[in-house]
Amino acid sequence: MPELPEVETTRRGVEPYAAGQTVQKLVVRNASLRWPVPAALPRLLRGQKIEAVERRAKYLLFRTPTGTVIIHLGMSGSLRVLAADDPPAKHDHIDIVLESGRCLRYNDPRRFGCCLWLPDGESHALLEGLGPEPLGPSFDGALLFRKSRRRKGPVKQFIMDGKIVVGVGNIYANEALYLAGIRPDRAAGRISLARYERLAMHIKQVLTSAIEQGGTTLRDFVGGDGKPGYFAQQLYVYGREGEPCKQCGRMLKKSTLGQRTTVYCVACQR
DNA sequence: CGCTGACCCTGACGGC
DNA sequence: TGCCGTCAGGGTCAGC
Repeated sequence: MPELPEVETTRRGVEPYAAGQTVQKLVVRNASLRWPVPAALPRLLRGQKIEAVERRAKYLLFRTPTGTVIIHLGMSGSLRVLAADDPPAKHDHIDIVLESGRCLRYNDPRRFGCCLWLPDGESHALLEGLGPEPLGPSFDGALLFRKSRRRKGPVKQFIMDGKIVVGVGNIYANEALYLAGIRPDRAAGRISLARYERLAMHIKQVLTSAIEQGGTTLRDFVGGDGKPGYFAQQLYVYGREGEPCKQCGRMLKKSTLGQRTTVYCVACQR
């Protein structure tokens, strides 16, 4: 489920229950995620106080005095707050059990996610070289324009490249390009500054509104079925191939770019 | 450096 | 009902 809005919604849902809590223990039922959960993690984490729950790109960061737990939800992961004695279900791979008697439970059917340890003061390859946050002040059209010069690849793959800007997943890349009126397969290096300013604005807008809508279903992260308000978002193109464009009525086209489904309107996007 | 495609894994869904 | 192919919101990595 996780695009950036879902990860941020998860962070906000989990933070009140985790921040300030001491970790009683870590239960690892299945360590084989994208990378193995470090065997030493339970020992390293026990007794540590979670000082803050942060997010960088789509990584959730649990800060403790001696290091940081890095969690990525991959394609199918979720993190929920449950009673520690709640019986685990299928694909419930990890529990971070807290002093409060609750736990943060990581579930991930496809196991594309990860749970890693970053010792205090060290850096991690996964977090190095990442582009700016899309909702931060340093992300704008000028940055996209500057970084795209000489690039021949499609603009959709360009804005989904975490070295350029983080957190723009397939759904919102499709949506932002539609709203900006830009064809997804246009060469990144052949788009004007003015159009990139429009695109950056729509990226910020679509992510912001998705996060706001996620906020309305925050309670789902606590004890519920863990399904955030994903499709509460009004989608213009994603998942609508073959249906009429909401602006001009033409049938939306589907193609594949970088092995990801791409949907667009041939009339409204140029 | 930029770009492409393979790959990691399970589950849902449609066609037959 | 079952089997099979296809597809899925993530990202890394090797190779050219």
